[in-house]
Amino acid sequence: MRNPVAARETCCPPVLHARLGKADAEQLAGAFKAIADPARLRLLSFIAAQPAGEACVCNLTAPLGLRQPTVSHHLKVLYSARLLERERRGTWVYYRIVPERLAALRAALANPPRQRKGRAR
Amino acid sequence: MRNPVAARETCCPPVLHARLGKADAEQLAGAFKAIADPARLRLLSFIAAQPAGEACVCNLTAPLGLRQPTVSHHLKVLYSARLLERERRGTWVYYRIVPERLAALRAALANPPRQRKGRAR
DNA sequence: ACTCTGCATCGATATTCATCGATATATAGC
DNA sequence: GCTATATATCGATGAATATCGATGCAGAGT
Repeated sequence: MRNPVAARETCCPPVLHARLGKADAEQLAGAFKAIADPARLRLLSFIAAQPAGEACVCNLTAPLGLRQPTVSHHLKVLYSARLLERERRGTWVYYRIVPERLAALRAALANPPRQRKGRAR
Repeated sequence: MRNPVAARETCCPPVLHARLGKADAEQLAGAFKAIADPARLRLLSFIAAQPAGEACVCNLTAPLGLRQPTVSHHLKVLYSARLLERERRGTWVYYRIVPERLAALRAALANPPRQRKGRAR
């Protein structure tokens, strides 16, 4: 993960390390948009709280207090942002968190490499 | 920062540690909404790239390619989310990043405390 | 007081998006 | 094939938001 190219492939350049280009900024913003919603944050939280670390849609509508199409929509957003992976088993579709992806978003918010104090001017 | 109460005061409960309540989710989502925009990510990036770690509005409009009211609007959003602090010096207003706040958002995306493997059922 | 300059606010507009009911699709069982 | 259930998609609607021009406000200098 300290290989910058690998970091790029996982997600996106860090915000505070260098001036962000327009394209990079849009891609990163898209990733953060995916988690910048209370319903989707709760979805991530509820899935992570499952004993098996996964949940089907039917397990998520009631605790969220949202209708099934709405939950499916949010899951799709998270899935499209690669924050969730899905697996169909029978009639059900199970969603799991992709921890590496969350780690990548975390890394994008890392502090600048050299703290600008003293001679760093 | 390992004091949970202090963590709450800084920002918000971690997403993957326990089921997120509605109010907590909305607050966290609000914080992420602030950085879920390409213009605002670039603002953070550009301010961090300044030698002194601060920038006035006039230094930011040209590189962003946005008009001054738009830049002021985005800065206000970041300031309201406590990601930036401002200081007036003469006619200019300088914005600086609040690193603790970014750290708090990073912490909110931390991995679950105990990995759910084996007996954790 | 007047002017100039930097920044904030206002009002308008176009776009995005969250939510839902209705409907389509897919799988399982008969 | 038919039926039932779980999920996805569609279409509509109302709310949020990004952007801008016009304008207001504050500080500096004359």
